Amino acid sequence: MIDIKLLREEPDRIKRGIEKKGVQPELVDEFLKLDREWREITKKLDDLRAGQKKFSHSVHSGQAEARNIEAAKKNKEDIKSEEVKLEVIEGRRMAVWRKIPNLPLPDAPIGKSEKDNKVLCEVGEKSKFSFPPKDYLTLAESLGLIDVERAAKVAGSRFGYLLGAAARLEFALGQLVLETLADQKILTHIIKKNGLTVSDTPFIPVIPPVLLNEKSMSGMGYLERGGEEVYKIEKDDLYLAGTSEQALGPMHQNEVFEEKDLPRRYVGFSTCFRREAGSYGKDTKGILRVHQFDKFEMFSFVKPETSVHEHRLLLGVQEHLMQKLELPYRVIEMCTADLGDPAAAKFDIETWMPGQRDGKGEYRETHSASNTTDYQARRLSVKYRTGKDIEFVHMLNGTAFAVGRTLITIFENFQTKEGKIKIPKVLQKYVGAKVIS
RNA sequence: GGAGGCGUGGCCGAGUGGUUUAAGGCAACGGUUUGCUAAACCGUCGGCGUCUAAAAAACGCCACAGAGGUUCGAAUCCUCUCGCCUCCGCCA
Repeated sequence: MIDIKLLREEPDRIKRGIEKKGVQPELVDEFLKLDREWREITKKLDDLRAGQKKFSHSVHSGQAEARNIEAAKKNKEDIKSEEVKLEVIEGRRMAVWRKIPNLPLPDAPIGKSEKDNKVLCEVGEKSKFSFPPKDYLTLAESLGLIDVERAAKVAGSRFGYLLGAAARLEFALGQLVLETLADQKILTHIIKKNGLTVSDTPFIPVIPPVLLNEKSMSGMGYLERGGEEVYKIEKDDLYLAGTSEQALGPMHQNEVFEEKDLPRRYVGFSTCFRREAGSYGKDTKGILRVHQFDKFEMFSFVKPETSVHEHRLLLGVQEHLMQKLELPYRVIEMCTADLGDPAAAKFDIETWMPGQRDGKGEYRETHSASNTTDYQARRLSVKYRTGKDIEFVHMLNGTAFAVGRTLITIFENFQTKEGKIKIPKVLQKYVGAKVIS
């Protein structure tokens, strides 16, 4: 949610902001109208209640007369009818309020579609091969690493089995992430390298629930738009997590951090479930786009003034991990149109997949990092004590590894002429092998 | 799944229909005092509205897990829901 003070005092600024995201600015006027009505009724109701209270005190002190009780009863009915009115307006006001997306940060490139996203840098040489590189699925199937056909038999399309070294690699990636994010030396290095001024507080590993209630899901802003993407278990009124972010954010809902406890950083591991409702024709083969995959996800609760640097830290960690794996990638800064409701700024990492497009290769998204500023925090009421005051924290999230897609990039970039796959150096000790053959 | 118990502010904790208008304590923050620290003392310390250019102050309303209900008046009584704890059953 957007700060109501800003909405009331600087509606034009909000309008300009949400317009950049491609959202109708009239939403703000609609809200302000409802807000005025809401305030009017609130005032009326407060006055009625004050009268009732005063009267009941006079009963207690013995000053009331019998006939006045009748008047009080009447007053009570007035209160009730105002309460009903208020409830209606409040519901509408809240619904509109929640629909207003977060404002983009001033630095976010303005754009109309994903075409306007900005490539910030390309890192690492695109892999060169003396032979036509295969796509990951061909490689993986011939090596017995991925089985989508049997998965289709068991669960349907867009599922897969990870087998043998592929399964081992998943745990290897996990080890790499956990060791990296627990290591203050590495964090300090990343902070220095990127010229940041955030603390080197390690990330706390966490395995969150993957079934979430409605409050958590909507608090993170995943139901207003894009609700189609989410699996729901009707019988128990629970949702399947699409990313551990959805479980990590609400973890601290209705809580107040002490200032000294910030930043609070987590690295979550969870299975992610997505309906892929709108993507019928897209990426139908293999495991690039599936209903279920595992992901390591960074999540930070920080003081507002540090969130821009925290965002850079998350990106820095992502780049560090990719460089450790020696994978070629590029960093994209998302333009305003491509931010989504909760994000004020967002970076994606796209990794080079040389086997795609019949061996011509292409960059595909493997990571994403968003700064949602106080938008989710306000919805979930996650605050911190500044000393004198209580303020909303800023919340950020970023992929450490989406396992399936990372495996794809490893398979394609590290393939050999013989159709084997070399294991990235940093992972060899965890897998206990240098090559998959 | 069955039986019972519990749910009060950042935390602890009092309160079983009307000076509770949520006591008291801890933590935090500001100040006074002070070689420094500590202690002591004073103040601040949930949300919203009215007023205001804005803030402060003042005033009012709301908030005792949530939603309803009874009453002139509810943290307190009633109903339902949720969560947690204990015991039994089942179970990786």
